[in-house]
Amino acid sequence: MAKPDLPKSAINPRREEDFPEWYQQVVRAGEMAEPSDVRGCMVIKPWGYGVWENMQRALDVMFKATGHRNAYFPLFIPLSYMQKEAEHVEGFAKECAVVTHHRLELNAEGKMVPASPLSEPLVVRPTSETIIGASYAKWVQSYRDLPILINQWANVVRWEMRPRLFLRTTEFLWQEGHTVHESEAEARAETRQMLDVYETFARDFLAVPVYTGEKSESERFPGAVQTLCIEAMVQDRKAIQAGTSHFLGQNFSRSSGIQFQTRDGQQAFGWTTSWGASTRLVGTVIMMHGDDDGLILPPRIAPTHIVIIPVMPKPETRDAVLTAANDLAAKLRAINWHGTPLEIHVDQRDLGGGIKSWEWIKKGVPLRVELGPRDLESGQVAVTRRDEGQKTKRFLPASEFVSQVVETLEAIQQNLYARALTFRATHTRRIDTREEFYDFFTPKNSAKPEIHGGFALAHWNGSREVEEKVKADLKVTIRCIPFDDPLHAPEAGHCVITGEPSKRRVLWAKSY
RNA sequence: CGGGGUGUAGCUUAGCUUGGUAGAGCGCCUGGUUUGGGACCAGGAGGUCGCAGGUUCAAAUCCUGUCACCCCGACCA
Repeated sequence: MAKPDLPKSAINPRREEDFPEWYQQVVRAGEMAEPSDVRGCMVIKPWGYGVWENMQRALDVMFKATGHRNAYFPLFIPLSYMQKEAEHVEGFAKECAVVTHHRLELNAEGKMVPASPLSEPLVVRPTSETIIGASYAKWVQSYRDLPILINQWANVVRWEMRPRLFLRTTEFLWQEGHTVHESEAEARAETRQMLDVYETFARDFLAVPVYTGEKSESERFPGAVQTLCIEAMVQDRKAIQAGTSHFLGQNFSRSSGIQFQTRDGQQAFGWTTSWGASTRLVGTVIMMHGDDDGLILPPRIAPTHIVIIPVMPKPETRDAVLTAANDLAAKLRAINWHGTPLEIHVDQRDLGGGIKSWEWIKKGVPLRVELGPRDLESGQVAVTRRDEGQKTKRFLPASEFVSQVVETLEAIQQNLYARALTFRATHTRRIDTREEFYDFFTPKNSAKPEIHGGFALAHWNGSREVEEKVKADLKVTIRCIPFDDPLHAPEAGHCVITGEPSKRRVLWAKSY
């Protein structure tokens, strides 16, 4: 671009200017996904799907390591199954897609119309507790059949009003674990264990620090006894739920008839759990780490770790540069990182170096390496880290780069996590007065709200009324009641809204 | 589903008030010069102006209806 007013950042608008628009532009510029012709549904493009695949792989390993196996259950759920659990069906009724016919026929006007009504409508699964419960009821006879520890990778449909790429789409991809246990304690332990898996995954792979805790009753999964969650703060300081784990008690086993004979010969209902994480994680990563030049992918989930850009200014050096680039790629691919070979891409396209660089910047590739004729002579490469500023190119000997590349990737991963943790700490506040609470969550410019607020740790009297009032006034909700840990130990105080006694602080925020 | 807004090329849009052959930038294609952080020159392709109807000699422009999308509310991983 020859314009004198050339933007300094690759993404317009910048985050501070208009965060939602920035997000959409990043998704697009990074070729992660695009809206489809089907309202509310998205096309996940190869780069975005590659990120999801890496998330899947990592989570799958963790699920297997905790004794789970994968299976697959039907997309369609008979309406009568959904109705078995009263709270459950009530919670999901408004967002169910319903299949009522099974055949198309030409009508008199030559248009295809649904022809054969189903005897019983089928609901496209918004989640699978009921259909999986029906199978489990058949599989479980004795305590010897327990526990059942199964996960499925699937798509689900929730007919949402407001779609946002990756964050809230009508159809989305996820995994849902469904387990049955002999005892309440075992099921509760499972619920907590899987939440810990999500927390570890978020930290180690996504470089996302999360709050862990329990949902208040009003935010609980429909039909659950207890819902645990991980909540992250993204760069507009809103909270995003990145994973949930539910203790379902015996609610679903009663409604599905999951019964077994106990060790002492009694009939008992199983104790079930379910837990899930979705493609929303992709959106979380984008909003967590991206900057005004686009995506920044944590190395551990980046589809490509390193892109090598051969610089070929002259035809006579072209072959030598290409050969050197591919040799370097081969050396790097021979390196294993966390059990798999490094993913290296040599961008040989006949395009200007700047164009190529910017493309990979916007896609968030952790490391870019430029290799040109001058480097061949000096044995150097030019390396740029995506998590550092625009112009932080370093020249270093190729052999040194190769020998240190693993450390460098680890450093990027750590840096992203540390940065996110600092950001969250900066915008998390313990608040003890109603005035400060309202001030914290009220933008200065109500016409075009600036990025404001964050996480508030404040006391709560435990009532649903207070939650509803705060939500009505400020659009702020309790994201979680943090677990007991050294940082968030129970602490007596007074409800920030009513002044009534409170045993602990809870986490408040605006949320996605 | 309520309230507001917008539909013109792949994207961003001008033109609409005052009807008269649909323009630009970016992107794309071809050739050449280029290539170490968003290059340049020349040529080229691409638009039923969301859709349907109406008014008119004539509609992107005026009228009616309709659909889609966006923003705000109620719901959500």
